[in-house]
Amino acid sequence: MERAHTGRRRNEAAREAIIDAAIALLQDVGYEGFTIERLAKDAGVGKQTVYRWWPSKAAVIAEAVGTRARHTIPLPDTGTLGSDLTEFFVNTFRQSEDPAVLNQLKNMMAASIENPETAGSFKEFLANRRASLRTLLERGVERHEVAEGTDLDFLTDLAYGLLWYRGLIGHRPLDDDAAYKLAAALVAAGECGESGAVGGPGEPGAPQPRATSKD
Amino acid sequence: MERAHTGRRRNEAAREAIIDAAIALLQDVGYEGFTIERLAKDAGVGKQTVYRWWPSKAAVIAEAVGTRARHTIPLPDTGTLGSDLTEFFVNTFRQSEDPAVLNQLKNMMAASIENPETAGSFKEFLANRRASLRTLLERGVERHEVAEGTDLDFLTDLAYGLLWYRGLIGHRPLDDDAAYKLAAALVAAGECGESGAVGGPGEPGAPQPRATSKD
Amino acid sequence: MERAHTGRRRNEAAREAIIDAAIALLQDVGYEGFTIERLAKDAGVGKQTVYRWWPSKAAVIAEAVGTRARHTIPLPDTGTLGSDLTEFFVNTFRQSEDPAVLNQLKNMMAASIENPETAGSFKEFLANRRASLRTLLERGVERHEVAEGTDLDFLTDLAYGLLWYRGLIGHRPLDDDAAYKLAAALVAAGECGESGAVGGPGEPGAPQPRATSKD
Amino acid sequence: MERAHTGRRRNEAAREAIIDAAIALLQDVGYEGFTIERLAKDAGVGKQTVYRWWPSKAAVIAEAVGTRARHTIPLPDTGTLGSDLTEFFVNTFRQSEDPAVLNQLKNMMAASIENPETAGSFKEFLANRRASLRTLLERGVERHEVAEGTDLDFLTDLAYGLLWYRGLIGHRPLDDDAAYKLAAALVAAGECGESGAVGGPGEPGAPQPRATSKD
DNA sequence: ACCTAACCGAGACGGTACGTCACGTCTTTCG
DNA sequence: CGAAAGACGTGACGTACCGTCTCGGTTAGGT
Repeated sequence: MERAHTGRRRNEAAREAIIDAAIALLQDVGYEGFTIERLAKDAGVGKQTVYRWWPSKAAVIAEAVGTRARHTIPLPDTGTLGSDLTEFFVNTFRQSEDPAVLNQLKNMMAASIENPETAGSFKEFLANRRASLRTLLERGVERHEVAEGTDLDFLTDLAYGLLWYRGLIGHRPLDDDAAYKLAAALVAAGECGESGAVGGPGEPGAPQPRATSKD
Repeated sequence: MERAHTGRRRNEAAREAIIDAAIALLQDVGYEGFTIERLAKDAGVGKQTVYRWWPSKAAVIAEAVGTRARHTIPLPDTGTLGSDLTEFFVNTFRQSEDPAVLNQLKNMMAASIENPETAGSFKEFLANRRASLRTLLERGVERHEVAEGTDLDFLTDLAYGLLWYRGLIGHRPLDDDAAYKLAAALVAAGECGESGAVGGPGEPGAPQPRATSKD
Repeated sequence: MERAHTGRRRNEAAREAIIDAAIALLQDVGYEGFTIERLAKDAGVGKQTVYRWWPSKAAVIAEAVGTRARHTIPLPDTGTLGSDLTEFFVNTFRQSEDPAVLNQLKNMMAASIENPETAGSFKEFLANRRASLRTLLERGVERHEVAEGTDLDFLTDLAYGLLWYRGLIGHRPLDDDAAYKLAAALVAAGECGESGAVGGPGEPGAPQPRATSKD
Repeated sequence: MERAHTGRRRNEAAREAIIDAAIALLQDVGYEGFTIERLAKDAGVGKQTVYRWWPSKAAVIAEAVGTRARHTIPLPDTGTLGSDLTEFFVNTFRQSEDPAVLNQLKNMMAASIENPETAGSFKEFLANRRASLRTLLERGVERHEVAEGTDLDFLTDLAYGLLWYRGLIGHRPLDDDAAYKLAAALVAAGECGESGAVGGPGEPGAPQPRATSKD
């Protein structure tokens, strides 16, 4: 029979120091500059202690990202969809304009692209965010501010798509004006309910099976 | 007068071989696995020849990405905004579903995040894409299908936001249905013209200056 | 109190493998062809392990040469200076005629010229050799075969000078005949004791302070 | 003034500039630090111009060394061997104590060891020197100051051996005292004529065919 | 109150890729 | 058409991290 356990237990303080250092390091130097050696030094920890608990730098980052993901945002509840969305987007956008936060988000995205292992936690994190927004929209459906059968996932992706697209590229700001417009666009789309309609035009131009120019 | 130039001229064949190899390599192994040594070997070129002309791997990738950016897409012209957008998005989405293309786009994005040097070319490339879509919307304005004063840039970002958000995360497909819905949403948003309205609701919930929970 | 030492201890086997490989490599390819990369591969060691302990290729060679220097030669003791010297030189010359040994010695000399770091060990090695010969001569002084006050260092340099001059240039062999003559010359010089005399001829030709033609 | 350019004919000025630069460079940085690129820049010449006329760096150095070799030294002629030798050695030693000259000689030796191509010119140069000394000794034979049948080559090597041994190692100076002693030793060896005697002792200790300790 | 096994920090190990330098070859333009 | 300038493919340089492997020291069970 196996012995239950002997010897020293895992040092929780070390684990936390590593995760904290990982979060800070990812924010500072990005995924590329992130090295285990630097991480260990920053955390005041032996390199082996990192490798004892995580198989790769991607795994540490994944857990670090996952830790951030557990934070939740309080949802606004003003009574109308428009106000709820406006408040939600204004808050979200304002946070995303903080360079530290934005950097962190971008680096998490880069990590997720570079390494599928990391991607898991990141997708969870993102799903979390989407669920928050979806809750607001579902409330709108209940209040009949949004047409029954509207594709809420589509609207959610539309909203977070704008956030990420502007955040990643930085060609235009995520200011309050953008938040207002986004809220308005979602409300309009929900009212018309057009995003529940399956078909576009009867004749969508018979899109060719494949085009040569890539994008 | 100064002597114009002496010595052997830059070998254009080598330049092209490097750029071609860079495009292929970025697609294959991503930004992280991209090594100059491998690039040089693939291009059949000395490592020094790469370093002679580009200061870093980011710079090569930037030029490679920029080369891709010069490709243009033929714009649909069916007579109505709805059909134009539908055809445009269906084509675009179908291309983006090709794993090779998608991989390339994701890796370009990762490169752009990791290294600001790369970002320049990539942003140009993206601006190019946005300009195409904007052309369609401007035609809509001319035909009075879109309300005067509508923020076309916002609509463009909304559309490409959806594309990139789904492409990067992969949680939901970029299928024809999504294209139809996106086209419909843009048409609706343009008709109502709500995205031209500066102010949001009269009561935007008085968004707090700053919240503690991040994003 | 300070912690004495942490971390893995230096691998003595690696150290020896490197020194052995260095000796062999210096003999094979000379100082110029000696590369750290080749040394590491020959020793079955990472390049960094070489650089961790030695700052330069000269330093490794210096230690390798120094290792060789610790070998000692058994001195003959036949009872008379003439026989002692003869045996000593015959043995020494025969060894020096072995191409491998000669090559090693020449390359050590080249290394010592190229790099002062290397020179230290090499000079120790040579001093070692000279001390052996000096012992024989000192015995001769005790036996009154060599005049009191004779400059033994001068005689030693004369002997090793011949060895190295012929060895380095190779224009004439270091054969037994040369050994006999060298022994005889030293004995003669010792008997006459002329090398103890401080002054040269009364009229040393009034050597000019400096001549223009070099050497 | 600018170097003239002659068109199709080999530009002798370039050749000289290269050789001059090579001599200076060898003296400055030694054989190891000697690079063709640096040589070309110092000589104000294209790299190809070096390679057009010399196949390797060794060959340039060889020719540079050979150029130095053509210089001849005026031989003393005082009437007696002792004075001749004393003057010769005092002059020679004084020149060799000049650090620039010594450096040059040492680097030439290193070059000769590293590269057989270089060795040829260097040996010629050395043979030249030996011939000078031999002339003095031959005069001694004519004057019956040196025993008939003495091995003059042996004496020559003895003398230059001392010079090079001390010069290369630097453990003891090449001062006037050394010159006096060397002259005296040669005179003594010549008088006794022992270096013409073939045999050493009848029982040279029966030197073993091979000993284990190297050198 | 020991044992003793697992954890800890430190850091050496065999490797891979980095970005630089010089090699010897080649091509281009000027005089 | 020779010589300068300089780009080319190649390969060693010395450095930074990789992920693995000892080290001596520490600490929390089980006996």
